This record gives sequence, C-alpha cells and structure tokens, in this order.
Amino acid sequence: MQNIYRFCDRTALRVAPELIGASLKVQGVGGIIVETEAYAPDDPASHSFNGSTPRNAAMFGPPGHVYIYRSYGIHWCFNIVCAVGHAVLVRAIEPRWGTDAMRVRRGRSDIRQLCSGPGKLCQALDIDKTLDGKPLGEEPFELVPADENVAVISDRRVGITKAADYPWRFGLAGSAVLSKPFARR
DNA sequence: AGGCTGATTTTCT
DNA sequence: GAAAATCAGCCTG
Repeated sequence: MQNIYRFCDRTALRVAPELIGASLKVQGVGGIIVETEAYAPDDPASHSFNGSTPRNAAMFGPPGHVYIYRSYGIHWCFNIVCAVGHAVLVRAIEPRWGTDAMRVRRGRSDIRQLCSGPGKLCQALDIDKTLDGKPLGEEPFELVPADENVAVISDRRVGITKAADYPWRFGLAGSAVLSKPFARR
C-alpha cells in the first residue's frame, strides 16, 4: 500500500485503533493485528517524552517507519511511527501466515503462545534492532490496513507506571490471542 | 488463578 | 544505582 505514510502521519491515538484488524507480515510471516497501544510526545510513559536519544531516534523520524527497542534487556518491542514523537506499540497478532516458522522460533506449539505479547511477536516474526528505522512500505515488511469496520475495545495500557490510567490500549473484541484480557466496554 | 523472580540493555539520576 | 512499553518458570493456595 502506498498511503502508509499518510495513514500513519497522525497522532498515535488516532492510528492505534485503526491498526486493529490490519495484516502485518515480516518476510511473509505474520497475521492480523489484534492489540495496540498509543504513545505520544506529551505522554509521560512515552520514550519520546524526554526528547530524542540514540535509542528512540526513529520516533522522531518519518511516519510509517518502525521503532524497535530492547525491553527489559532481553525482549524486542515493535512500534509503528506516526506523527513526530508519536508511535503505536504492536502488542499482539493473530498468527495467520508462516505459523510453522513461528512455532520453531518461539519453541512452542500453542497458537496462543506465538504472538500474544510485544516480546513474543518480535521473536515469532524474527524482528530485532537491525530493522529499527526501516520503512513499513518496503521489504521485509507488508502492512495492509483493515478494509472492514472491526469491533475495537479499549482499556488501560500494560506494564507502565506513569500515566497508567490513560485508556490507550486497543484490542479486537473477542480475540483469543490478546496479551491480557480487556475489561468489558 | 495469582504472585514472585531472574534475565539483562538503555537511560536517567 | 535503579527503573523499565516483558516473559517464562516456579511457587503458593
């Protein structure tokens, strides 16, 4: 898709719910995005809150590129860069393409354990620092936004202490592969 | 079902 | 030196 730049060039709060239902692939391996979180420049929980650093430079780069960082020293987390200082953390995917490769990389067979968390999906899709800052519109990525309206629910974000009350986590209603359950809305 | 812990990089104090 | 956008393994009840 060629409008990825325009699709992403908005606040994370607008882009995050619209990414639910989109398909994401890396080297042909991927699935349907079922859980995202929004992060903004004026958001104390965002890596961009205190300005640009070597790690978060991609968040200040062009929209439609990816921001990848190491979490807790061991996992990778995958974000889609939106307007300057805005990014959407992709937290869970419903595995659909290349599930055998995912099972090997994850060392697990249960479909629910392949991509149901930000660190898990990076391992399943073989995402690491070497892809940081790359454009989503080119190899090895493929992003196709949802073409139908999907039922999106929201709740508080996970694993943060600052601004933890913002309802900036979005999920596909009824999905069996969310990283954590959502409160009913 | 729920809580604690270790693994370990990047950033900030 | 501590905290962090996490996960798996092991514990308790």
